[in-house]
Amino acid sequence: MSKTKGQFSEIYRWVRRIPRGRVLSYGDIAALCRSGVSARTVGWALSVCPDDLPWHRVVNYQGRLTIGRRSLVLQEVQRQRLLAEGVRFVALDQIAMDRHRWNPRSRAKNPRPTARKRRRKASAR
DNA sequence: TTTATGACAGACG
DNA sequence: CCGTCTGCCATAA
Repeated sequence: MSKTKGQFSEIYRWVRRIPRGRVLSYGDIAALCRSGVSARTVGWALSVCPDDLPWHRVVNYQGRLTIGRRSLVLQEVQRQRLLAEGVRFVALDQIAMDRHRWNPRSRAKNPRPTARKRRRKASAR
């Protein structure tokens, strides 16, 4: 096993913690890790991640499925998995980030339906 | 060893 | 508001 795997393990750990129906951005995960990794590194880690990892719960900070840049087929897989978890889309390749972004510090494990949604200028594309 | 390339994010004009 | 550029850092060639 290489040493880099060890660095990725912290990234994987956070990804595994993301509750169903919620997401984190690459930058969020990078900020959570003590290793001082960058958002790009998180992307790299996910590109070689184990299959059992819920990688589909990681999107970019705008909520876009930027994996499409790499493979539109994988992007479709991600979309279907998110839809299956009840994630709401605002565009074909973009979810409602304000609604589904997970706050690890919050004790709540599930999204609260009653939560007031923040008014945000989500510029679609 | 050097160069190029991203599943990103933030700054700039 | 929007397209570009730049910093970031692990891999591949």
